[in-house]
Amino acid sequence: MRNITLKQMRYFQALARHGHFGHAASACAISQPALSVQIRDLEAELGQPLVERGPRQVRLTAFGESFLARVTDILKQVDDLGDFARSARGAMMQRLRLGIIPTIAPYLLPRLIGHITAEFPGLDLHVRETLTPRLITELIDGRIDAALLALPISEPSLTEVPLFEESFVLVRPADEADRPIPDAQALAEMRLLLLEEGHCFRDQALSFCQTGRNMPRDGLDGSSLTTLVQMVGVGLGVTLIPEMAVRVETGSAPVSVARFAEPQPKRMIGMVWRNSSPLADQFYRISEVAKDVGLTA
Amino acid sequence: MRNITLKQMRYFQALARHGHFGHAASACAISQPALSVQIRDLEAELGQPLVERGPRQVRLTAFGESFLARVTDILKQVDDLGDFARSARGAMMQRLRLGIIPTIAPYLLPRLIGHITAEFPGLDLHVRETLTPRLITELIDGRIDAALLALPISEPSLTEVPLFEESFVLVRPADEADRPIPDAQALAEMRLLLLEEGHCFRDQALSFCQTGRNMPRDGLDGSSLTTLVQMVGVGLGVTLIPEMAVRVETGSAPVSVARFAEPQPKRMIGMVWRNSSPLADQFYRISEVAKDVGLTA
DNA sequence: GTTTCTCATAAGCCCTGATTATCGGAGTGA
DNA sequence: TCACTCCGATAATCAGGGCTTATGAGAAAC
Repeated sequence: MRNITLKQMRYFQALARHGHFGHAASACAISQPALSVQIRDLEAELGQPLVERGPRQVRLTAFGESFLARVTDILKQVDDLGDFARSARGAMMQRLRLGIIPTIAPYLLPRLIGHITAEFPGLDLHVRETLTPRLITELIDGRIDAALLALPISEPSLTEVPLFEESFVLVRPADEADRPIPDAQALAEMRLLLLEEGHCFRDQALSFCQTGRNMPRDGLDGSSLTTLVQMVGVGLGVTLIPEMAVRVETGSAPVSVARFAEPQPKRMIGMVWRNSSPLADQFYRISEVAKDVGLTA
Repeated sequence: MRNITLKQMRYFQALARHGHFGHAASACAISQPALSVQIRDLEAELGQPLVERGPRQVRLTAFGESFLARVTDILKQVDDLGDFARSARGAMMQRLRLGIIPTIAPYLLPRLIGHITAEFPGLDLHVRETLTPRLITELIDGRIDAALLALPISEPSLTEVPLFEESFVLVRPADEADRPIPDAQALAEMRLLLLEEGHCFRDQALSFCQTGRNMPRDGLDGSSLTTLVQMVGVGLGVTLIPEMAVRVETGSAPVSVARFAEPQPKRMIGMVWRNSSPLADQFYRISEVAKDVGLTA
């Protein structure tokens, strides 16, 4: 008692259409006995005849009629699978769940979205903005497909592609614009406002100041670069922000921007995804798009 | 490039459910390589990966997700086919297209319908009332499934089952009730009203009178037994009607009924169907029902 | 009676799809 | 760093399902 097969359904459909075993068989490009046997087996499986074998013609039984209706429906859906796969292959990536860290998202995303959807029309794009550790976890767990963040990640199961380097700039109160640009040493002694724990950008800024990550600091922590810049604007201290944030963040507060001398503090922006992701090719295309957007900022 | 098989769909469904090749394989009661190969072939057929093979778990791709939805739907319908066949097997006959000649239909059908639907609950019963030759044609063409008519038919492709014999009775004007009952010879010389050409009952009546079928007659032809009886009632002649029609037809006209001496004119009522009909068993049951109804008339 | 048409059956062959065995790669723990 | 483990892929092999051709059987047609 084996299961009904698609082959049997197709043969039966042909038989119903032609009303003749021989014709149906040649329509299926098989011999007549092959079709006869399959129909017989199908009827045995169903426990009742599908066709009435008359001497002059083959006619469907009432059961055969209703069975045919169902079979036709099923076969149509099965054939649709092929078309479905074919169309999906064209678009390939249907859904992209992209993670981005908060110190990139507001500055890169607005333009990036336009370019990505131009490159992948019809793409269902989901953006997840959170801190690097969580992005990594979600990436590994398969809850997101790729992420834009600061390299390196050094996670062996993830592929990382560097996109572009980005300098950090010093943000000071506007009335300090004339002062000389501090070096790392001098910066360490200033009142440096930083993002709260967890942001990779905080660590990167701290490492520039050659200050241990866990050293006690008397600075204030902000939850976003916007907050930090506004705090600078009211004279609470100075801060560092990435180059790409300058245009957005420094227009609405009395602050001045100063670039460091070499060696500048910087970070490498990159894209990561699972090594095992079958969408790697598409991710490379997206990384190119993101690189262009980042470089023309 | 062979077609997608149900087997592949089932394996894929199991793989999606378990997220693990080995577990899915044992759930399908096959070995892991067998499942791996089928999934690989399926992906090749579709032109894109269905699952992302990670080191720690197997995850569906976005395409795999939507493919799974379709596959699940199809498999459900396929499995329903089995249930469908099983339930259909219980009822067996779902539709009965029954042909009946006009000289039987009005007298047998009213009670017969009740008995048949009692025997086959839920049966979709269609009745076709027309002359024997057309019934035979429609039967052979498969437009009806069985017929109740007067035997013999002598059509080799049809199975005929005799149900019961039925005598013909003489219908005379009521004021002739006292006259002696004519024999066949005397009847031939009376003004005999008959059904129009094509009714087998006409031929049977004529053969009783030992009159050639094509012999010119000066009698009148009616299109139904009712018409004939009414014509007798107004003195236009005499007629023959089958026993089963007496109760229905003779109440509304001033006529008398007389039974012939042996050998009585009679006809054999029977049921016929195609030799090749798979419903033969059911037809035998129906013929028993019809016989009971006819005999208890 | 003979021929023809059509579906069922039989015998044989091939290929699909199964099996077991093994490999390779990645994570894991001493 | 080096076994050790887990998991999926691959290879070699085997069995059975499904195809083929050949033939049979029954009914219709001439």
